[in-house]
Amino acid sequence: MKKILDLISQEVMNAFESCGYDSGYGKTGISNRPDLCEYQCNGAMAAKKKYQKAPIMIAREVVEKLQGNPVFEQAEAVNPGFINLRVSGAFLADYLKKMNGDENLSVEKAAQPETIIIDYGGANVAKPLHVGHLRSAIIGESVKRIGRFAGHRVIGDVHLGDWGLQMGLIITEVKKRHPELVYFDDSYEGEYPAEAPFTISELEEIYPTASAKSKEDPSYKDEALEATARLQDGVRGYRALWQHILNVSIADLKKNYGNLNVEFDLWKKESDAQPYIPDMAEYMKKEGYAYQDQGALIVDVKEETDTKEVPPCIILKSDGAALYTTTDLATIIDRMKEYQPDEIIYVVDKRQEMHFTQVFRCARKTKLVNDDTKLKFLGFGTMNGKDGKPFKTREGGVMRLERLIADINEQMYKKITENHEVDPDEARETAKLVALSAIKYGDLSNQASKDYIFDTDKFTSFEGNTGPYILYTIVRIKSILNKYRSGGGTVEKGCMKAPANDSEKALMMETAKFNSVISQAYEETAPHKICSFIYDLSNAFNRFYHETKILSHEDKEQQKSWIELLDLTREVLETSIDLLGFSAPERM
RNA sequence: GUGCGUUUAGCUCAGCUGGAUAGAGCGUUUGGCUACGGACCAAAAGGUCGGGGGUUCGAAUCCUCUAACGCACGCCA
Repeated sequence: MKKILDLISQEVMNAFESCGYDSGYGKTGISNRPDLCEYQCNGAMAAKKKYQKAPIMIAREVVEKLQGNPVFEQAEAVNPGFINLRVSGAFLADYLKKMNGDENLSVEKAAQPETIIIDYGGANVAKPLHVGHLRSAIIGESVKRIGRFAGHRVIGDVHLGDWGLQMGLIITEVKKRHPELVYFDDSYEGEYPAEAPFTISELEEIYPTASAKSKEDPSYKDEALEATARLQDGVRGYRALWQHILNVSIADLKKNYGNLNVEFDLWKKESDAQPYIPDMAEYMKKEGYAYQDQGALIVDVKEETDTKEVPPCIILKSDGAALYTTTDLATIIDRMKEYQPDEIIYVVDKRQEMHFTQVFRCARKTKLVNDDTKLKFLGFGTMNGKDGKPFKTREGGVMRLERLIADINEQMYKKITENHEVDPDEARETAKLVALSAIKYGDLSNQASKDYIFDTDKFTSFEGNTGPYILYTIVRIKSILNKYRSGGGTVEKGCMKAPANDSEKALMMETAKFNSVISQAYEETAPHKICSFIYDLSNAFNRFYHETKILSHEDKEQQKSWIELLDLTREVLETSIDLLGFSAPERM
């Protein structure tokens, strides 16, 4: 259904038009002076030049036309030419009733659904998830849910990194430790064991050890490079070992992402793009896009309008091996073939912007994508600690995601058990939900592209602009509704009445913003807009709640109306947090 | 060096296509507990929107210069 601002604008536009002015001047927005009015139109001032008339005169004429309009309770012209509006309670109540009856809570599904792939920028196998992976998971998940809610077909791809030097390093280290394993016997022709020769925790120790060794010892690094090449060449034993690494890692990653309430539709890997690489390189050469330069195969992606040098894309290194760029391009080929996406969104660290500029340009130039395929770089900033530097453990090491989540769960559990006498099991479950809201809201309430400070104390607080505060508000509403039901009342739709007081009207106006906020969040891939909306909505509710005794009210019709408003508010809040990727408990 | 980004209250951040007196939270100060859940509500103090110039009836927002900080710049991912 239509946005409430569009409905209001339409009335004002009609008034402009019937006064002989261009209707475009009637565009109306939310007032930035709530003490003076609810909605405002500034078109009269903009129209001044065109009509050579004092804005206040124009505003007065328009306001004259609006008198008696059932949408407005008040319309007035104010110097130098503002048109100040208040909507009628009946109009508002009517809008909310329709919204409550709408299956999608007033949000219109896209008329032409698009296929959108979200690339989460590649956690590496065999390395534990750390805080650096948190943002792409959280932001990507939310963008995915918002896209789906807006009616699109959104496919999330974890896009694991399993094809670089890190695999060679691990294989080399395993070989050093267990040279007797059959994987290293080139003459072996039998089946390889089904059981992996390492556990996830061993694997997580092997990689950093190998990485450190290769930095100190050039011959070790050479071995690792060779192992990488052998793996990519398809040596059986190496492939078998690689498969074990994958299996062990993926099981662990699924568990960790699951704890974050993050799911992927595709578990594709860099190696899945490997089969496309030889043909791609051949194609680029044949079509004249790619040429040899200093031994490497490159494609120029400079453009005349560039204000700075954009280096060429390296398709193949001088030793013939593939790079990050190569697999990203080959992955695009795979995706175009398998899913024909209208858009691919890369949710990755913003420091990779140059890399993606090159990849996007190269993909367009070499026609790997259609002219109208959108390639979007959604770069996010660094998650910093309270000191403003990249987030670390107290000891200064890299913070593992698992530990971060466990710490915050524990903190929440303490808070909950301190405040209430609760069943420990229930408290554990509740703590998980609240902790997740703290982490996700803390991240998403900031603009994705900016660095932000991960302040555990702030995020886990139940006061202020936090996830737990939002959950608390929802739980509070649920509690009232439950009490109403257990007193014999039924929550019904279609009984909403015009607001009885200012705080109720404010709550209604806030609720009515929902569809506009969602479409804006979708268009701008900006989950933080949903955060600020539900924060405002929670505040509006709490104020109303504080001033209005609902369950003890004698007028049952009025009570029904309020209950419906509460239920709608709850519905809007719960739908919104679902789009952010977390949910509310029944009690907390 | 070149390019990109950031700079708004003591701290952490909003600010929609330019609009009236630039908004929140935390912290500070003050008031409200017979609780439909006080994990709340109400109020006060606190800002030359990094600085200069320009466009405009009107600028945190657009243009330009400049400063500080961060980041990225061919065979890592």
